[in-house]
Amino acid sequence: MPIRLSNLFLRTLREDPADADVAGHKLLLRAGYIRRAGAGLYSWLPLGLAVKAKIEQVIREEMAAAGAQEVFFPALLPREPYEATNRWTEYGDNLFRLQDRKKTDYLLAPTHEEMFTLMVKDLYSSYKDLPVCLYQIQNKYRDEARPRAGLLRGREFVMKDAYSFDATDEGLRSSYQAQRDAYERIFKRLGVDYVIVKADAGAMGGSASEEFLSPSPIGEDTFVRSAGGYAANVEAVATVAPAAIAIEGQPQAEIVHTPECSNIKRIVAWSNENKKRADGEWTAAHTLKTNVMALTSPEGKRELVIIGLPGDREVDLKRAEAAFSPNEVEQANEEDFAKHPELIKGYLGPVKDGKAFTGLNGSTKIRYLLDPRVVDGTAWVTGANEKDKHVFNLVKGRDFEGDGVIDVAEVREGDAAPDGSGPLELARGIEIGHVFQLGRKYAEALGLQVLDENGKLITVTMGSYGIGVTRLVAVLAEANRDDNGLIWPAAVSPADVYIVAAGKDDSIYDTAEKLALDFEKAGKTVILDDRAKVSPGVKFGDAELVGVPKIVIVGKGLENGEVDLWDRRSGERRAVRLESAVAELS
RNA sequence: CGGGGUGUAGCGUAGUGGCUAGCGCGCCUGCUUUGGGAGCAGGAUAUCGCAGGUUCGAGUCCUGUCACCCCGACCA
Repeated sequence: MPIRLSNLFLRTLREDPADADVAGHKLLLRAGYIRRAGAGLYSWLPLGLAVKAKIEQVIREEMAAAGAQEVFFPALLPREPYEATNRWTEYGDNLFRLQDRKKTDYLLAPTHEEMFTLMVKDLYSSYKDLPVCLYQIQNKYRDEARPRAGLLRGREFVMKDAYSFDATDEGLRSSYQAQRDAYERIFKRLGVDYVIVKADAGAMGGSASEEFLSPSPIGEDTFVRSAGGYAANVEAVATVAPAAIAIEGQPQAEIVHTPECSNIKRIVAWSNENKKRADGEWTAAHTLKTNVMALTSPEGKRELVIIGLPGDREVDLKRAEAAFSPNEVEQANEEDFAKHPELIKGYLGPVKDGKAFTGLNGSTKIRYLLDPRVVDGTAWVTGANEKDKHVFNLVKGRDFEGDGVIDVAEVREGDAAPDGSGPLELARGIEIGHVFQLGRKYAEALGLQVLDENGKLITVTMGSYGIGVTRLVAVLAEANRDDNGLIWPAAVSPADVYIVAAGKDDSIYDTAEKLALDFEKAGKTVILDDRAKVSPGVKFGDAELVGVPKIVIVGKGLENGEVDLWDRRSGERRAVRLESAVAELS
């Protein structure tokens, strides 16, 4: 049966809702696909549900083709498994927590690694049972501090999450590849533009991880790509370290009186005036910035760490957050400095009076980590840890060392790609999929072991693979629209054909009805605008707003035995014989 | 969590402390109209976010509170 607009639960809006500002989201509201129920919460109307179902269908087909089996877990989960993996704590405020009448703790699942792991542990105990890959399409809950842009970042959202279980590392790599391939097929079928970028594994733990990003100016993720094909999330970009420089023959470090030079800009200006260089101007890149950061562990323990990086770069907090995960990272505040009077703002550096100042072996005992650009033999201008004093020619490997390398400086347009494939450009994207090789973190925490062929217990290795289903609806709406409404790719359109009965005569409605049935006989799904007392202008406007890509107008052409085929995307209209309409659109 | 903003009918909105809270869209009834958001006539729908307070009188002023939107922080 065709979907008839005369009784479809739908009300299109002429004006943009005042609380929406992303174009695709406004259209989803105006065209009657979804309604806002609360911050980051959406109700689904018939048209929206149809699009969501189409996406889910494509995912199910490709999951089956990749050998994954569908299961379904509760969204409401007990606390215990999440305690075992420490995520009850690590997830922090983003977890929806609740209690039952007996005051027992529960959570609304943000993701399901624990439950899948326990399910496999429950049922399987031999290497012969592996590999196995399970998935579900289910509502997830995250108490986002700030839901954004409609379906793009909600507090309740639908995710397809899959988990693979293998006995060997090699098996994991192959399961991972199978899911990755399935993702490529899914996004191609859905007509979504995407790039695959190297990602940071973050709080999920594990090793290899890639994100599928759909390039879009409203995206929340910044990624980089090079002309040569390198692509990575900014959090995961590895800096190319320059070659070490010979230390022999470099001038001795020299402490200099530098009045009123408490920031990089001033010390650079002062140096250009008072310490001429033979090979050009001083720039911020010649200075070594000493950045004091504060880490807060999930248990609430606060620790300072000092990062040394070239003065022309800032610490990128997202990269720092990823590098120090699961700790939270922020700039050290006044209180931190008050507790450490030896840290003189504006004049910090790794060395004081010729002895290590920063670092676990320095007088401060504060961990000191260096940017990869600070290699042996590089000479720097930096603070001397006394007011109005800087030190010049401080050489890494001779005058100071770090406790390790940390790659958290901002990535810039034009930086070199780590694989040598050229300069990087920055772009924004929306994360629509994420594949992880989790490894044994969850299996170990929850005791998922099987017997191998020698009768010995081995720990299973896992992968986790997510697709944001409801987010895809937002991504598709955003990417497929014009000023008049949505324009769905055929694979996700709420119907294959949209028939407008435009006119007054009963014959028009009878013909439109019959045509709809003919389309259905040919295997097409149909939306039929059979509203008798609605003017043609309204019907055409709604047809454009709703966004089915193929529209048939049954109206005045009928006198000559013709109907109009209207391509929503190109706007082209052409008259064809009524009898050939079905064949034309097959 | 910090900054900015907004709450008046389903949607968009107007509303100097003063009469029965106004308009457009949408909705209902009737007649007319039907290839680009129709016309006429009649009608329904608002505890003005909530709670206090000031006042003879509060949508409007004050205090508190809640919700929502935007920017940032945050966000497998």
